[in-house]
Amino acid sequence: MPRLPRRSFARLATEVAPDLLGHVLARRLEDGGVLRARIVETEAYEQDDPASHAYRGRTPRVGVMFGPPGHLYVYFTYGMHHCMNVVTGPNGTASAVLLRAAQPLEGLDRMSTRRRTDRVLDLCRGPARLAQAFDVDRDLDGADLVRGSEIWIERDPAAGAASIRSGPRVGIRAGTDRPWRFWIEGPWVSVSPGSGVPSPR
DNA sequence: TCCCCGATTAACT
DNA sequence: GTTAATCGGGGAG
Repeated sequence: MPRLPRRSFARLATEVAPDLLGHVLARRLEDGGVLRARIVETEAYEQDDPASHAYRGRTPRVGVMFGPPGHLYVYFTYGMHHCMNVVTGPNGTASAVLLRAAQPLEGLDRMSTRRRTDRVLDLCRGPARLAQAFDVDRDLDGADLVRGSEIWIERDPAAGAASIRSGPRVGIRAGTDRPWRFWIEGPWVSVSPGSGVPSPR
């Protein structure tokens, strides 16, 4: 399966986020093993977005967000979790798409080991769970999804067939008025899978 | 330097 | 429904 090209990411995060749904996140482990999972939930974080890590300008942590599109932005939070984003928009702007959930397709045994659970539903349901299942930490901050060999996104011709829902983003304080969470309804998405309405904090 | 808190999760009651 | 875990980022002083 061919990868998504650079131009797929060189657009507004609000456009890239829904378009990533249905495509396949792939990971090559150091020992040669491969992981694959279908992206089913994303969130867009734009340049002038009070919910974005880059809202207050360029800092060492968010440097990758200001770089060229198609790279991975990984952040560490709550003292224990990593989450991964796809950098979007032209070089010099800071926008990205948070990968929040995916349907495991290949390498489930490896994911289970990292996640310390055999429950397939819990392998990639949530941004930190997805990152842990895919062995993604800050070592992969800045990884090139288009030309790199560690992690990439494969195009699935069937993507786009499913109906896409949208609603408020999860776990943010500011910018809650922007319906920039996108998902494909099903058991693989985080937060209230049935209603699609994130519970308030 | 100090201090608060987070794009979360798991394990409680 | 509630809360502990756990620590780096970054604004305030």
